[in-house]
Order: sequence, then C-alpha cells, then structure tokens
Amino acid sequence: MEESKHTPSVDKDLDEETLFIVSQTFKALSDPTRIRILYLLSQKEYSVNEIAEKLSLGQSAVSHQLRFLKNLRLVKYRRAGTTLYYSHDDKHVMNILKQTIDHARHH
Amino acid sequence: MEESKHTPSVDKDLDEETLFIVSQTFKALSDPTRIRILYLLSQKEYSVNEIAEKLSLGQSAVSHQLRFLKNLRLVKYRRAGTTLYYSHDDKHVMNILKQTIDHARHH
DNA sequence: TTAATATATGAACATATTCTCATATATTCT
DNA sequence: AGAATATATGAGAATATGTTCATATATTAA
Repeated sequence: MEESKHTPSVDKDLDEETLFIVSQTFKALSDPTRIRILYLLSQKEYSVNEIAEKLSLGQSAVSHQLRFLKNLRLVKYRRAGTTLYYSHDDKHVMNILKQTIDHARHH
Repeated sequence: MEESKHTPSVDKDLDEETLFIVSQTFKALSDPTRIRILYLLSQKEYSVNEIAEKLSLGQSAVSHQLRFLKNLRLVKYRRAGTTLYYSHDDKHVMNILKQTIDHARHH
C-alpha cells in the first residue's frame, strides 16, 4: 500500500513529542472556562477585566487561564497603557474549536 | 450584519449544554493514553488485550479508558466469544484528532 | 514620588483524574 | 457444573487541575 502525498497521520507512529503537543492542545480546550475565554476572543480582542466581567469570573482566575493559553501560544496580547488586550493566536486551534462547537450544537 | 446560511458558531452564545459537550469531547482527547488508544483504533478494531499489549498498558487501565470513551460514544465494540473488539464510533472526533496530530507534526 | 488602576503571581485548598490491585462478571469449553 | 480466558469494576493512592485570597509588579497620572 502506498502513502498519499498528504502522508495521513494513520500511517505513522505517534512519537512522544507529537503526543505531548496534541494532548496539551486538547487539554487547553477541555476546560469550560478556557473554552468560554477562547470563544469570546474568537470575536475580538478583550482586556483581562473585560473577560472577567463578560464571563462573571474573578480577575485572578482569568489571568491564570490566560497564562496557560499564552504558554501554549493560543493567545497573544498587546499593551495599551496598563491594560492588556488579549486576542487569539492560533487559527488552527480556533478552527478546531468552532468545528466542535458546531458539531455539539447539532445534537 | 446578516448571518450566513451556516450560522457560524461565533454569532451565537455558548449555552451550558453545548459547553459541556465540547469540554467533555476535548477532555477525551486530552489524555495521552486515550489519544494512543484512539489513534490505534483509527487503523482497525482491536481487543482490549491487544490494545494493552500494543501500548504496554495494564488491562485494567485500558478497560477504564475504554469505558470513558464508550460513555462519550467515541468507541463501540462487538463481541466475539469472550473477546470484545473495540473500534472508533465518531468520525468527527477522529477527524479532529487527525487534523491536530498532523498540525502538531508540522512543528 | 505617591496614588490609582490593571494585571500577574504564589500559596493553599478542594476537586478531579488516572493508575494499580484485587476481585467480580461473562463467555466458552470440557 | 467447573475451569479457563477476557473484560469490567470498585477502592485507594498519587498526582494534576482550577479557583480564591493575598500580595506583588507595572504603567500612568497628579
């Protein structure tokens, strides 16, 4: 059997590094708070306090989760004075999230 | 602004039920053991013991994880005597997994 | 420099997760 | 029915996770 030009994932072994990246990526998307934050950021950028207010969360909780998402490079921020505006930074992951939200809604 | 015929997820609020389904789906994909099991099952069906051997895991651990995946209807099984052959049961989720594995490999 | 505002960080706590071990259940064969 | 095999299950332990609280840091304005 010949491999396609796209080298389907099914034809290769899962190396440790890939496994780690994949699990971390999905872990980011497995928590309701982080999902809500990313969903909010799919619309436009928001400051930390705006996110906390919009989602009725504590400032600290939001900050902790943003650090988590930032470490995985799923979000980025720009500074404006003392305010940090966060936005999403991984189109692939945002696409995966949207796909899965749409899929979940059709049930 | 008018909504498209596909009603993009970004235009709606995230209701509790959708949020729960989405987070559970990603939680299933967030553990290395479950990823390896699903990846194995993306190729063909395997019995519990075959999975345990292939992945060097305990029979009990595999059984526990398969129950988890079964509860989310991500896998199904057929019985052949005392042996249960498990296979994947959610094409959307398997597709998401493949996409993310491919994405992770390109880094 | 001091005050005010926005965000980040560390510790502690409660809960969740995943594995192992022992044992239970289910099926088949004799 | 009893033995053998495959899988499931429950309890317990170790670790991970997510939140809150208190406090630290950074920027701006007076």
